[in-house]
Amino acid sequence: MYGIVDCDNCYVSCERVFRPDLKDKPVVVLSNNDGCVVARSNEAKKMGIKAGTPYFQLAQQFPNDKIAVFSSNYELYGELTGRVMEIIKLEAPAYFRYSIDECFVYFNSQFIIHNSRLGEADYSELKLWGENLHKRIKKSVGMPVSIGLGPTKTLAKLASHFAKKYPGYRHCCMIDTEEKRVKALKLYPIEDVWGIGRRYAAKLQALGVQNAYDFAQHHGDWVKATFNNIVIYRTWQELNGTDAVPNEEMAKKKSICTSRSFPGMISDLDTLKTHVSNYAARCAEKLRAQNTVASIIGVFVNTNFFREDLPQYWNFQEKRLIVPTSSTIDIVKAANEVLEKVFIQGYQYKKAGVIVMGIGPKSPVQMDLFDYNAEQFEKMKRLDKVIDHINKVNGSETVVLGSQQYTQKDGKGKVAIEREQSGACSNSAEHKQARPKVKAEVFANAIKHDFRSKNPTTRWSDIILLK
DNA sequence: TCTGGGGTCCTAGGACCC
DNA sequence: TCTGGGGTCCTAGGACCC
Repeated sequence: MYGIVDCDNCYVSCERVFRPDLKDKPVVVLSNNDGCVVARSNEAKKMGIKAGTPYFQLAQQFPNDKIAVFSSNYELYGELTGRVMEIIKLEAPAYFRYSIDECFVYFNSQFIIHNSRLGEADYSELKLWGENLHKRIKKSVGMPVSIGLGPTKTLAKLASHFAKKYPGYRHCCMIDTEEKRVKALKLYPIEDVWGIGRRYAAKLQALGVQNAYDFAQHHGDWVKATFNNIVIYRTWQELNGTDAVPNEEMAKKKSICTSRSFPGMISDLDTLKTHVSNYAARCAEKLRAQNTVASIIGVFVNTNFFREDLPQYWNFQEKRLIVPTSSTIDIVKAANEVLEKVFIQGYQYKKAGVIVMGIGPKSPVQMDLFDYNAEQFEKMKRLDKVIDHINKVNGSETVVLGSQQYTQKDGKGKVAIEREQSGACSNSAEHKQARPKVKAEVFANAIKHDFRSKNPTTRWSDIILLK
């Protein structure tokens, strides 16, 4: 049996942990730069607010006192969902974190028998396990979760939707009999099935498939012939109760991307370099956090595709490194080199990003035979470690390279800034203040200050080598 | 004026090798 | 006239997920 534990309206629920007064009120959370809606409370959904609605449209449609709007605060969401995962870890025999707000749980028959009163496989005890898990997480983190249980991951996902929809399930729905499976499939629209996206749903509907049951009833050969696609065939198998989606044990990412849209548009290379340096530094941190190194550093830039009146440009290029690295300095340097190649003067850029690929384990690292300075290598490694520690304790971007001089504050959403200025409670500020401040911040600021007037990258490495 | 960010997997076809 | 067969690696594109 599989379980899926899914945080209800995750980002909204995180905000509500610090704002209990917003319970039962319409709440939405916006994307970066307050671009569009990424999370909605049930009340907001009922008002007809769709995911992805641009904020300016929302503001026109609903006055501010009708709906609570938050800029996103990913640090907070990461922290709270991390606590949810810690509890799952304690309660479940095996688990896999599937996304920021979802976690698969695997049960073997031993676990089920061990937890049953009768000393034999008894699924009703599993249902109780789910209900208790919900209570426990709600009580200690304040996060409401829904739990779906089923013989395959796809059926567990399906069950979790029913757990959310009908309070009678007490936040945990289980598909454990053929009768329940058929009933659930018949009630389930095909476009909501896990693994069936917009494209496939449209094709299936054109072929007369309205719900999951219609799809499952088709013959496997028909599915193969119609789609010639192993992924959708697995989904079909799973709906019919056959475990087919491989378990994802590997938690390490195969590529890492950091990208942002800019609040305005950027046309000069230097400003672009500042942003790209930041994204590159973030990628390096992510690499180090999972103990890996990368050998390919890619950079993309694009103009604003919504501005049909302006000339459009998009490009992506990459650089291959001889020695894979997770060093901030190396990756920032490579990213800036690639940026020079993709950048063309005369366009107004709206977005840029850094993607690192060719990811492998940190050691043993293949050394460049001709260009290897062991002493410097060790120094860089120690430096990155210190930076990660400082940034972890003080919030990210306390210490930055000279070339990445913008800070999180500059990029903070308009809504968050307005809220702070008006003196309204801002949980993002509170959250950060709750962290211990260390002297390192002073050190970091001093370094940042020192760089302002000089060539940042060169100066930074000078300092490392002196220390 | 305003339109997110970060991933995965699969497949077909070409380059290249012996 | 007629032009092997088998393998690997890489890339681009298309689909999906949250």
